Amino acid sequence: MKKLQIEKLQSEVRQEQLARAALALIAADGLKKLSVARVAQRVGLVPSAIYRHFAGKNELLDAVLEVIREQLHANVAAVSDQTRDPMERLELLLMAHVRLIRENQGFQRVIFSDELDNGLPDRKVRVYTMISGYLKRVAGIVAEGQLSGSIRKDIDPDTVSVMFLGLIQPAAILWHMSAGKFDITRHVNKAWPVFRAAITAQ
Amino acid sequence: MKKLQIEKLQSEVRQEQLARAALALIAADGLKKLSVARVAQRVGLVPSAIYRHFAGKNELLDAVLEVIREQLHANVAAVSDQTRDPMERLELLLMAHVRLIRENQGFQRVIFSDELDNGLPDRKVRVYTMISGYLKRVAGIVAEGQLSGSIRKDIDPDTVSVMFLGLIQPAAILWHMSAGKFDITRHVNKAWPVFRAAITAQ
DNA sequence: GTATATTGTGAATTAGAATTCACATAGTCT
DNA sequence: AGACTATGTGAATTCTAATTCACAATATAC
Repeated sequence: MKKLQIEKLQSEVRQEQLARAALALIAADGLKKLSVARVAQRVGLVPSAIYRHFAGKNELLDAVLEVIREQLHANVAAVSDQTRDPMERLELLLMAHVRLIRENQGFQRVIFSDELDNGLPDRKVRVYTMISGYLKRVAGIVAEGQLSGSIRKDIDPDTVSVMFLGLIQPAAILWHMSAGKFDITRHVNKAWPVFRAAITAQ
Repeated sequence: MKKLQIEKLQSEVRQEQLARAALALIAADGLKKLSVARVAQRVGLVPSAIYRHFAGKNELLDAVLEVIREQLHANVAAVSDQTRDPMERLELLLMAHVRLIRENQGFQRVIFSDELDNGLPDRKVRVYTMISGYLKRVAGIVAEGQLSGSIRKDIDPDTVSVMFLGLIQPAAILWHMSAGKFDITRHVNKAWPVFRAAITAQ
């Protein structure tokens, strides 16, 4: 008898598809409730099929991280295309970051969850590397601003980059915890001018 | 035959003891790996004994949250005892917060974990309320500073309080992820002067 | 078109962990 | 001391979820 089977896809395509499905599920219900079975179901596969494309749940999560990394990277690139002015780049990046978070709670949930912690230090290190990479780009923008004279030269760009993250991060968490009640956009709009003034060269 | 049994303790004492044991385990290995069995073992009890003191794991986690809330509360109170100057209070609180985090990674791990998420919105709301309460106290200090003229009056105290949290929060996460490699104290020491200048009335 | 490799299926296995329960022991009250 | 209640024990139960495996269907290479 001929069994009806879902279309076969090449592993690379499936991997991407599965990673995005996983991220969507995480956004909706959190990492804790993410099961291999649910990811499979979401793309119309049977649980065991996952193992044709990933060695296990860990590798699937690695792929999810990769998706996030790419997205952050793309944000920086897009912003750099829009303007050459460092301060404007920071502002645009901030807004882009907020948008990213609002559109995809999954990011926060993935990055700050212990669920990722395997026991192996690998995973945590990977996330750290990913965030560090993002911060390094931000620090790069800051350094440009210092060179061009628009940003105070007496502050460490790395410090500024972490503070920059601090404009969004706690707000994102409050937003998430309050189920949308805390207005993250409003906060960022009010906090940015204060931050900008603090780093602007006089 | 007479079985050797651990000393019996009143439920209230045990509850506190168990909550602290749980927090210690979370700090060490993360919320994901926290099992009722391990908590019991840590205080020399058998797993099922937990249920004499808590209705279930959820209630145990509630008790852990309570411990954290009390600690944050105590921090604000201690700082307010040390000085009456608002700006000094903020600085002391910042340092106290850093110390708290350094001494107890568990705090971060508990608060930002999806593990807490039951499905019931209860838990998330509770954590949100807890953090909001902390932020309200910070905002209160800021408002005092505005009254006494040391802090700019054109910034919303609530915004400042979230930014204040932003001085520590991302740093704490980086510190945690980097297994101590990222120097949170150094960051805060460099970021604080920038932040202080940003909110100081001129 | 046929052989071969790749991808999908369904059932079974395994493991970890929460929870329950009948029984045992220790405090406490009189 | 006797009785009652609170706390601790150990075994059994149940559930969830990851993972494995033999087999089936599909795609790809020749």
